[in-house]
Amino acid sequence: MATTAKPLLPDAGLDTGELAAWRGLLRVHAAMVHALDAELEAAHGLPLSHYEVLMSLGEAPDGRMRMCDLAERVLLSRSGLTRLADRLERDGLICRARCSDDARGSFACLTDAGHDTLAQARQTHLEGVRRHFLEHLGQQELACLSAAWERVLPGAAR
Amino acid sequence: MATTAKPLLPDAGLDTGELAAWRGLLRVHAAMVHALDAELEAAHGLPLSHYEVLMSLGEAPDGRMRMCDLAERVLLSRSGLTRLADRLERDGLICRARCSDDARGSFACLTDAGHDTLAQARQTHLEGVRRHFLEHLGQQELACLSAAWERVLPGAAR
DNA sequence: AGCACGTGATTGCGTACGCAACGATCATCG
DNA sequence: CGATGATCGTTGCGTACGCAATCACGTGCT
Repeated sequence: MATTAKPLLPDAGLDTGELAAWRGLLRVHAAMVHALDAELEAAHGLPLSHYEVLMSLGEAPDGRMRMCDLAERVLLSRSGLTRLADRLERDGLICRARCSDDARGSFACLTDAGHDTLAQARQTHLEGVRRHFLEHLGQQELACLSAAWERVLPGAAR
Repeated sequence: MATTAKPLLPDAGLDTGELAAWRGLLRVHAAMVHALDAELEAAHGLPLSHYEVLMSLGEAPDGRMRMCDLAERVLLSRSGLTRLADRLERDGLICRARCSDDARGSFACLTDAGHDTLAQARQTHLEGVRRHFLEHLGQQELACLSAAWERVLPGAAR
């Protein structure tokens, strides 16, 4: 392995701008998730993870998704989603349905109560995302972020 | 701009650009943490959370920090850091030291083994951050991200 | 000095998560 | 067809984390 062939620091440390961009991502993520979760919990007794499932189902056709796809959508492992779905089902917010064209699979479906809860929590959540995040960014920064994610994700998500 | 000139939806839903910026943050964070953790674990048997503690101590004067400050630095609750420090101490990577000017507090200090492990893992980690993240961003995007974090954090972090 | 109050670190407890293993079901190919 | 390998959802198990309570200690006020 070629040692530092560049006039970089001996250990290729990050410069100030790189550090700010990288650590900022971690801090902003942590702050956002913490704030949004606390607000949802306070207003509706609904953890952010629960909300994200309801939200995903609400955007899906017929308010239902395969467990597999749902897990990927909410950034959880399949086992993690199984347990999360158990809790949501116990709370009456979703129900499971067998999949007709693939007997292995099952759907998670929004119940009426799930729809109602989602409709209420949605306001709180969107307002929080605006107030904590979008509010502080201009059109240009928004576009810049989207572009950055699009460049980073294909390489990182693999 | 290219955004829909439509007035806000009745529920103030996010437009495409806002959605991309916000959800991208979640996805990129998840992908980065997962990738960096897996690489560190594979190369050095060191979880990312452990590394972040060693890294923070390595950057601190005398390789030591108050538990309180360290917790904030690595984005953990105080109890979470207590347990994490327990594991690192068991592994011989850090040690605790009493604080002379405040008998309540204690320091976490890098041991020699901790220094060595940090020196090795640092290469893997920095290389990962570059390859998965910084590599894909230009000077302008880097600056844009830093600026965005600076605007978001003061409002969101509290 | 003495007492109330705030802060640093730890601990008990409950919860959420990932990995690996499993059974059930598809899909492919001889 | 029947065997082999992949995929879907679930479960056992271990681990990591946060909250609240606790103890030890500092800080400020009278």
